Amino acid sequence: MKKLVLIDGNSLLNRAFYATPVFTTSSGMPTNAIFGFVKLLFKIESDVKPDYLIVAFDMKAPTFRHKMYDGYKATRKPMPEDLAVQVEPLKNLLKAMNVAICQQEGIEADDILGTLSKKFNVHSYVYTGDRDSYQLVDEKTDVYFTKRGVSDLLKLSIDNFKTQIGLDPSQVVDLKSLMGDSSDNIPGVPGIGEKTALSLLEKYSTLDGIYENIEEIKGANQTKLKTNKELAYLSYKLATIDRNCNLDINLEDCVAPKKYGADVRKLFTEFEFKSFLTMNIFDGNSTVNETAVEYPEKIICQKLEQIEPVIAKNSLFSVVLEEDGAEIYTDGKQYSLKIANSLLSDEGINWEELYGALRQIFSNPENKVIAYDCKSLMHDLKNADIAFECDFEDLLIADYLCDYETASMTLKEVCGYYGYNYEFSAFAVSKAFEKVLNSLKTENMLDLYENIEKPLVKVLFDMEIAGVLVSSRDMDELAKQFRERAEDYKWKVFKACDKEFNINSPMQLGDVLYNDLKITEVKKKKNDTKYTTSAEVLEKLVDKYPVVADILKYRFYQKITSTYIDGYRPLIRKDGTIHTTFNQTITTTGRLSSSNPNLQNIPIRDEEGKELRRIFVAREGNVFIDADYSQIELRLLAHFSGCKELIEAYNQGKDIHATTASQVFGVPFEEVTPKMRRSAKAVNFGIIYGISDFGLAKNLNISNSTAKEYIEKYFATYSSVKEYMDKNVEFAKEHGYICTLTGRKRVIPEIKSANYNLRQFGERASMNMPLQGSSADIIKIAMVNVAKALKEEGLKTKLILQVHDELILEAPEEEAERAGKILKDAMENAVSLKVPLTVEVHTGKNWYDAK
DNA sequence: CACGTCACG
DNA sequence: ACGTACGTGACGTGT
Repeated sequence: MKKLVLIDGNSLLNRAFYATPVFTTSSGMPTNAIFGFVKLLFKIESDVKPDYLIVAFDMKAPTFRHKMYDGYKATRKPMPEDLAVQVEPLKNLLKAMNVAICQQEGIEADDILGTLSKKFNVHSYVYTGDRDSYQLVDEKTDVYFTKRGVSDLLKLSIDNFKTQIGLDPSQVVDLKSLMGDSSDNIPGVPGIGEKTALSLLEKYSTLDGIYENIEEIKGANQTKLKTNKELAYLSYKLATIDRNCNLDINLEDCVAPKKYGADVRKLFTEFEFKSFLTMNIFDGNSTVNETAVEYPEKIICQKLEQIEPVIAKNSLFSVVLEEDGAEIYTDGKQYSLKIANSLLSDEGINWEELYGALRQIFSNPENKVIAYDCKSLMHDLKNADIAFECDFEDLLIADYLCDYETASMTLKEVCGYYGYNYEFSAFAVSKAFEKVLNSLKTENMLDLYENIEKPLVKVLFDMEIAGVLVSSRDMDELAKQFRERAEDYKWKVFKACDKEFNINSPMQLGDVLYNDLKITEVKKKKNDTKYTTSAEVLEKLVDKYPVVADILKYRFYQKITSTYIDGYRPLIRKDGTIHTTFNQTITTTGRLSSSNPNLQNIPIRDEEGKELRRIFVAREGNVFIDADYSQIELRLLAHFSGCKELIEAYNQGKDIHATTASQVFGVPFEEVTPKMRRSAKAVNFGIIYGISDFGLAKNLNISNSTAKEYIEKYFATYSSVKEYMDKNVEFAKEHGYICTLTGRKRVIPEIKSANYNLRQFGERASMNMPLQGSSADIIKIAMVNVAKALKEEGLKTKLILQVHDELILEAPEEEAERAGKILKDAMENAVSLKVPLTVEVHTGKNWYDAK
C-alpha cells in the first residue's frame, strides 16, 4: 500500500517554535520554528519515505466548530509575535519545496487530516501535536504524536493503541466529552476529571452507554452527569473530527518531493540554514553557490558506525546527546558529534559496531571532548560499556562557575545565552564553551575550574558508580521496629484526643490541638489563620500536655520510615547497593548536594535515628574510613579575620567553644561551665551564619536582650572578627558579589534591596558565603587529591561519600591503615591556612561504627 | 505545585 | 514597626 503523510501544520509549527531555541537570521528575522519544522519534515521523509505528503493549516478566521461554542471563554493563548511572523515564510518555503498545502476557510486542520486519511486507498501517517487526533487511528491510519520537542514521537497504530492509551480510538471522543479539554474549548461535564471519566468508560464503553445505565452510577457523579447531559453531548460533537469534509484534492497533487531546486537552496540561504545546505537533498540543476556556502560543517556520514576510518588521532569532539539519530560533522579542526541517548540505553539491541566507534572516541586519552554535563554523559556511556578516558571540558560546570548571576541553565539556554543554537550542530557547545572559558579567565576562576571543579567531575562519577551497600536484613529489622512504634504512638494519640485523624496533616493536627484540646499557649501568626505544629513549638508544650510528646514520637518514627526506609527501597539495586547523585551545580555557595537518595542528611543527632547508619555497611572484606574536619568554618573565620585570639587558640589546640565562653562570660578558662560552653558554641555558630539577636535567642531559648548582650560581648572580645564581617558586607554592597578562598563568586542582589528584610538577608549571606563556600572549596580539593593519591598508590580503596565536611572511603581491610593516612593527609593539607586544619578519622564495618 | 515539616552540614 | 540565623533534599497534605 502506498504511504500518505499528513501533517498538522499549525500544531507542529507551534511545537517546533517552542522546542527550538529562539534564533534569528543576521538581519533579525526569527527562523527557529521554520527550522524546527523543516528538520522534522526531513526526518519524516527519511523515516517513512512517503509516496504522498500534505501539510494542513487552519485558516486564521474562527472556525466552524468553535463558533458553535461561542458561549465559553476561549482559553487558547494568542500566537506569539515571533511565531506569527514565521507562518507565511514557512508556507512559501513549502511551496518552493513542492510540498502540497491544504487550507480551507471554515475547515479545521484536524478535519482535513481526518478527511484525507479516510478518502484515499493508502496508508496514512498523521503527524500532530494534538491529542484530539488520536481518534483517527484505524486499520489504515497511524497517528504520530509529538510528545516533547518535535522529534520525540509517540507512534500510535491500531495494534498498539489500547496498550498505549488504555482506550479504543473511538473512545477518545467519549473521554473528551466527559473530561473536556480546556485548550480546545471543550467544556466536558463539570466536576468530572480524567480519572472518573476513565473509570466510567471502562465500565460502559461509550457516552451513550453511560447514559443508558445512568441509574447504576452512584452519588455525586450521577447528579453531575444528569444535570449536564446536554453539555456532554455538545462536547461530544465538538470533540469529533469530521472525516467527511468536502475537499477538492487529488492524491496526485500531493506527491512527496524527493529533491529540491535552486529556489529552495536560495531560501535556505536567506534563512541562514547552514546545515541544510550541506545535505544531499538538492537536484542536479541546483549547483552550489560558492558565496553562500562558506560553512565549515560537512557531514562525514550520518551513520556513526562508519566514522572509524575517518577520524584522526588527537581529535577534539563537541558532543551533544540528542533525542534521536547519530551524526558527525567536521570543520577540519574538530568534530561535532550528536548521539541519541536511546542508542546508549536500549538493551537487547546490538549496537556493537556503533559502540566500537564511540569507544574509539571516548576511551582514548589522546582525544578531548567538550560537552554539557560530562558526568551524566559518563553514565550514559557506561551503560553502553564504554569507558570515559578521554580529556574533557564541561560546559555545565564552567557555566555554573562564571554565570553565577544566572540561575542554572539548560544546554539550550546556555548556548542561546551566548548566541548559538546547538540544533545546528554540536559545535555550538564548543563555541559557547570558548566564551565561558574567556569569562572564567577574566573572572579569575580558571584555576578553580581546571584544578578543582573539572577533576572533581570524574571523582564524583566514580563515587556514584561505587555506591554504598545497604544491609537489607538490618533495614527490614529496623523498619519493623519503627513501623510498630509509629503505629503504637498513633493510637495513643488517637485515644488521648478521643478521635481518629491524620496526624501527618498539619492542618488536621492543628485543628485537634488548638480547637479540640483547646491549647491556648500557642498563638496564630498575625495576618494568618494557621497554627504551627512544628516540633520547635510543640516541645514547649510537652510538660503540660503529655499527648504532644506522643505526637512528636509518632512524627519521628514516621519520618524515619517514610524517608529513610520506604524511600530507599525503590532505589536499592539488585546487588543491594544504593547510588546517590552528587549535584555539582546546584548550590549558591559551592557545596555539593546529594539526591535520589540524599545521603547527606542521614540521622545522627538523635541516638535512635543514628541507628539507621548501621544499615550502610562496607562490602565483604572492606571497612569504612570516615574522616571529618573539625570546625572547618570557624577555623576559616580565624584565618580570614586574622583574629589573634582565635588563631592562637587553634594553634594551641584549645577547646574553641570553651575559650569563647571564658572570654565572652569573663571567667577563667577552668571555670567555664557546660552551660556557658553550650551558649558560646551557639554564638560561634551564629557568627558563621551572620548572627542576629533574634536568631540566637531562638536557638538558645533566651530573651532577645540577653542574646544581644552575648553578641556585643563577643564582638568586643573579637573585634577583628567584627571588622572582617563588616568588610565582607561592604565588599558585597560595593561589588554586588562576594568570593571564597579560591575566587568562587556568589551574587547577592538582596544587599542593595530597598526592603529591610531582604537587605538584612543579603548581609548575612555575605558574611556566611566566604566561610561556607571556602569550606566547600577545601573539601573539594581534598577529594581530588585523595582520589589521585589512592590511584597513584595503586590501592583498591574508593572514595564513596562526601557530607560537606566529611569524607568516607571504603577500603579493603588490609589497605585501611594506609588509606586512612592518605585521607587524613590529603584533607589536612588541602590548603595552608594560618591555623591547622585538623581531621578526625574513624574506621568501622558500618557507617554507625565509623563515626 | 506550594507549603509545612524535618533530616543533615 | 517589622520579621529575622547559612546551605541543602524528601515526604505528605491539600489546593
